[in-house]
Amino acid sequence: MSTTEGRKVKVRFAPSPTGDLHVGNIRTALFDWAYARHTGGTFLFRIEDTDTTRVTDEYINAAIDTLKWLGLDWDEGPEVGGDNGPYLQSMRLDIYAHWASKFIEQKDAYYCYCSPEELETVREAQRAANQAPGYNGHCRDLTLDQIEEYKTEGRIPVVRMRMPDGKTTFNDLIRGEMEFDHKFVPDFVLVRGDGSPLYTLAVAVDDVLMKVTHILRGEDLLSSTPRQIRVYQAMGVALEEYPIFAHLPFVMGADNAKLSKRNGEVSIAWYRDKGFLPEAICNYLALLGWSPGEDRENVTMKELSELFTVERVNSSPARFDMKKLEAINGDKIRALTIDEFLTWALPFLIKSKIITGTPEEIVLVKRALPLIQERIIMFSEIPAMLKFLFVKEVTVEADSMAQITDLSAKDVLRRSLKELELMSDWTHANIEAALRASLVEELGLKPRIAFGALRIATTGSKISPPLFESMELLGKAASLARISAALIL
RNA sequence: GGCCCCGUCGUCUAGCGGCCUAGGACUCUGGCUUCUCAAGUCAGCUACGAGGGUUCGAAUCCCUUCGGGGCUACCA
Repeated sequence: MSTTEGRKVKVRFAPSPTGDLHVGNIRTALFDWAYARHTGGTFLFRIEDTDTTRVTDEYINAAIDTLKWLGLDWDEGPEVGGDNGPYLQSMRLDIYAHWASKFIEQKDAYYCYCSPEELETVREAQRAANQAPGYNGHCRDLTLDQIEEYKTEGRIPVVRMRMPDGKTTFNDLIRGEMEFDHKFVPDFVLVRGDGSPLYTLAVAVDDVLMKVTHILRGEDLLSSTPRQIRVYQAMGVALEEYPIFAHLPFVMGADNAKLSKRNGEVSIAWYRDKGFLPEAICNYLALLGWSPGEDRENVTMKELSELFTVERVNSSPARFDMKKLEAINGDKIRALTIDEFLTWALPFLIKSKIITGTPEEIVLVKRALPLIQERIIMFSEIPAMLKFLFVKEVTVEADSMAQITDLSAKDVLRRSLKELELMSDWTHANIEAALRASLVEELGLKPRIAFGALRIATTGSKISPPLFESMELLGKAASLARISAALIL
């Protein structure tokens, strides 16, 4: 059918921000972006806000912000502009009105005076009769008299597209040759009673006017494709100019239900707060329905744009797996340089009020970061892990108390204190050597027992970054003070 | 109900007629390493939804069936 030859690729991401962008939206955006970048084409970003009751400015701004944060840069759209704007559908209402009236003139569309109640009655009857519910064509060919009558009754019409008999076929890049019989595609509404356009009208008009060549979107829109194609026809678009469709498989929740915005963890904002890297999110999402092959999984954004092809996109739905995302995030964090890690870590420490951000604090954080880099899977874990370095004194966790108050622990602490007080060169190597000699060799204690007590005394927890390095960072005075304090617990 | 899409380990996937007694990753289990927790490393568990064909040969092609999902709005 239609081809891309000779056409420069233009892909669009056109969400309807009725809430925070969720992982399903972003997976679509990511594939759109990757396809545009891979082909050297244009990535267009458009906001579909025709449903004014559900879309808010706040959500629109959040969507823009999320895309930017993820590194999905667009060539045309909000903030960057372009030759085919505006890119907010609410600013293009006159365009849709123009086309709607043109369709009426051409008899491709007609005014429908049926009330919602009447339509519902028809549908119920159809369902009862085991037929496909849908518009019955009541107003398709009204006489002038009938129209006058409806008008005097005060009825407000909608604009409805006339679906001719026949079939719509198109080649979906992911699903192959598709065919829809119009028997199952009833005449659909283009313009509401209040004059505002519906998705079906706006999306098709914009894709044509904005010269979109490829539409990669969720498979929930698959069955609405014939309606869009019908609008292309009415607009007089040549067959070879039709956008090419590719319907992406769903991203499902773990419970096998479709991911919804109601669950907190589907919102990208949530992942951002938790401390996931944008690149980890994109890498993981890329693997949902696509794979680079050759047993490869770890890809950067650049590699994704180089490797991505629609041919390698699956047609079957994928379940979202948090564990896998976490594993990838952990890998990406471990691959960070210390300076990069520091840049990401600082806001989390400041936000949780562990530090205020003084130069001294930052120096200490930077020294501590290598100790925890391989111990976290997300940045939000950092404050709890480094807190002991920035507090005056530690509070021993309840479940660790028993281990530090028993007699052998006291003995360990006393000996350690004595040993460490003499130390002049406070390095982790010296600390370790001295304590091993005294506690492990002389006392014959198992290392995990001996160092366990010290760990609790100095960090307040059974679990901490490596002990001797931690003590070095804490400093001699503070370390000794904490051990002394633990002695009198 | 009607129309449509989908079906390989628990999960994401590789596979596109012989390379498959099905490979990788995550998870899980066990070992090693080890000052805790991690990380690292080694090993293990576990899959072609089912039934018919086609073929010398099928996870790969065809049919049926079962299962999951979407659409069926003056939502997108």
